[in-house]
Amino acid sequence: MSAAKVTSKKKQSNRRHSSVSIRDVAKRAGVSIATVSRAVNGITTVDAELAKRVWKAVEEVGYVPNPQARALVSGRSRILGLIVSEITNPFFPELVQEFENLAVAQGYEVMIGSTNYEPARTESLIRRMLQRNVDGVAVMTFGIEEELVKKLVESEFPMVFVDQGPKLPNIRVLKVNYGEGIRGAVQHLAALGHRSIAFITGPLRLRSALARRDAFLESMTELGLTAPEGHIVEGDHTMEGGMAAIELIAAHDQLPTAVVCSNDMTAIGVLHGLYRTTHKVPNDISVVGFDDIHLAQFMLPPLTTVQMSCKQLATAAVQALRAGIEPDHPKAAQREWHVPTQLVVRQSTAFPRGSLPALKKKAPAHRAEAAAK
Amino acid sequence: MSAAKVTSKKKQSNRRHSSVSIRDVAKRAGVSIATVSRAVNGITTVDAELAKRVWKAVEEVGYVPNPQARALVSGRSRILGLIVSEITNPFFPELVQEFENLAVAQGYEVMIGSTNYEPARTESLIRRMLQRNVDGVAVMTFGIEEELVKKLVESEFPMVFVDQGPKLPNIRVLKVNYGEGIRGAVQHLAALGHRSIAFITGPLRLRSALARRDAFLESMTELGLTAPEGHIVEGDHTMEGGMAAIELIAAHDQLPTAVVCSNDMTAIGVLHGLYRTTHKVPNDISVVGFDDIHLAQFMLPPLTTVQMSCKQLATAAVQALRAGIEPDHPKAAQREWHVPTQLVVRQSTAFPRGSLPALKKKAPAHRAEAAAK
DNA sequence: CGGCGGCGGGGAAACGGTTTCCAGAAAGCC
DNA sequence: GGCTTTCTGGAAACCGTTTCCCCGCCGCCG
Repeated sequence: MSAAKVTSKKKQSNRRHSSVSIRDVAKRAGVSIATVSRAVNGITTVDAELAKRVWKAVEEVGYVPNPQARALVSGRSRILGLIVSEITNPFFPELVQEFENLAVAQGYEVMIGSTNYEPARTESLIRRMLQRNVDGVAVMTFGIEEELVKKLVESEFPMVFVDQGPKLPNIRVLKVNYGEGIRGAVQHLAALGHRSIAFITGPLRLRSALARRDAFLESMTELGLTAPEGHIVEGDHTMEGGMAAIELIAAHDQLPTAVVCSNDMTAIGVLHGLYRTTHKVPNDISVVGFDDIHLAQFMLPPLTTVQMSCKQLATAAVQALRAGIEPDHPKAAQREWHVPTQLVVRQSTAFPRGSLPALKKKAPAHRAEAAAK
Repeated sequence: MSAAKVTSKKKQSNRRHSSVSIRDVAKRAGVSIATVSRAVNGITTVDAELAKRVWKAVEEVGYVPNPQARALVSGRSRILGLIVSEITNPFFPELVQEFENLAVAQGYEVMIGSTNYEPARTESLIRRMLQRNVDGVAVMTFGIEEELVKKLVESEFPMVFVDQGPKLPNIRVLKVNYGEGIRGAVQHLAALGHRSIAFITGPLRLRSALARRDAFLESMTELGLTAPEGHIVEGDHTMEGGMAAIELIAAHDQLPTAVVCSNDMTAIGVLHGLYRTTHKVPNDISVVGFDDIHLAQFMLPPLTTVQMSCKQLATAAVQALRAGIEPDHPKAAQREWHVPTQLVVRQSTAFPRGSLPALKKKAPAHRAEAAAK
């Protein structure tokens, strides 16, 4: 205990924190480092007795393999890149969280970056990720930057895109089934009696925004409904955009009885815009969002929205990435990964104003039912 | 062009993407790799002429130093750990963004983790960060986990905490001046004529929540005001908590004319709670938040709040971390780093209901007795 | 009984791009 | 001319792991 400082001849290490290495385990277990490595990696040729001794020693000295050293020889860093478009949009932290949980559970680390829609940022992000030697990158920006990214990356590099991506051998695409959920939303509104339904898009340079709009239009057509010119308005997936868009729609000669939004932030903006102009939701006008962020259920009223499950999205992303990274992954050849969407009915949708007078007393029956639950 | 596949004797590299190395630069510039290294690192002993040639070659071949190789010899990874308590709380993505921008600008990478208030998660997070050899960690959870973290980390390891941290040589603490901003809020309300001001705290196991509450009580005392028992209610820094808390306060026999909240999410919950019970903000009751998250200015009405600047917080954190990491940092000895707070007045605060009848045109002075002291 | 094959374990190289030590050359100064 | 100073280049060191290759042992077969 009282051992004085030993003036060791060994060169002073510049490592910050002492880590126990495979050598310590080997010494403890009385075997070679090669055997420890084999035992730890589950190579079956190692004698069961020895393996047990190794594992015991691992426990005792608290050994954890050093990822960088492993990366050095394997050429794989076990780091996944995750690029989102805007970390301050509440949808993305939820996605990041799920992605990270899954990645960590599967032995990967995550390097996160937010493009903020700036090409320069995107570029530096990709560069940093390649420099840090990530094994693959998931580009969850929902629809832009493909070409930019393609230029920066060697063609064999494993990547995952959403909706659409460059046709390259090691690129996988998460196909989100927007139609499913959006059709559900439109049919839900139609079933309530709505005929005049508006749609607020996302920024139209985003592929996913186009896809959502098209899914809406298609669903309307299926039901024999049409949306007049002024009822399809471009937003930008922010609250401000939603507020501005609903003002634009309200300026149109005929106020729709329902509005479907390209994401929840837009819908929140719409809610606030309507509150401002003293329109009541859902009595005067119904509102539907998209994404189902956590915030949605705490809006007033709780937001009916199309759920695009972060968990499923993240699961697909991580799986697809691993399929591209690990040489003998069972789904290595699968290019497209499908992600469903699904309507979640809450209280921002109801019968259109002035309809079904027989059922109306003060509150629509629909609402009473929901409240009773 | 038509060169057939050459069966090279060179061993197949298992690296994923080819990177240009210092050797390529050396070849191009016609110098040794040692000279390139010196030139790139700005060692002044290298001849100006040679240095110019090296930089030219660097440009031409697109050389970027490999961080892992640098880490190998320097023992520093140039990765900073950032631990937050809840990435899905909008305050934290903003902080993360600022932190990351600063870190990247200063040549560091960031490894992010969210504890979700779970000790097990925190533990695994710290472990992963140490395993990946981060140079330092900023623990921005605002007040818990110090002891847990202390156990996991060697005592010389550079860390930054908020408000309070273990008294260890290489630990720095960001002292947030809650008093400043909260006093501003209370004085602002008092100046408007408020005498009955409630406070909704954060979870009281958080040090920062206690500090904010105490700052409130102190500011009240300074002005000769007191808050009755039922006007100090514990929240949990979520919207749900805020909603519940305002209901509790409303159940008290005397509704305050103003509420100050421990963070903005709580205030948003309060806003919605009051909306639900048809109280108007700010006419019936004033609301003040804390943090000044981006969302705050888009609330209805825009939220008066105490700004704790993410930028300043992040700047201090990165600086303090670097002070602990870099051997000859000018502020290496500074243990405490101060972060100011400041009131931002928007539209969720106004004169108390029923006051100043001379200035009001049509308002009938209902419940005017509340302000009488 | 001896040789050979198979199997398991240990020594040591390889992994990889950088920094840095050290030696040597050139040049300048006394 | 010799000594010192200055700058460059070759090569080692950095790190902990994986893996190659060889050796020894055991068992089986001839």
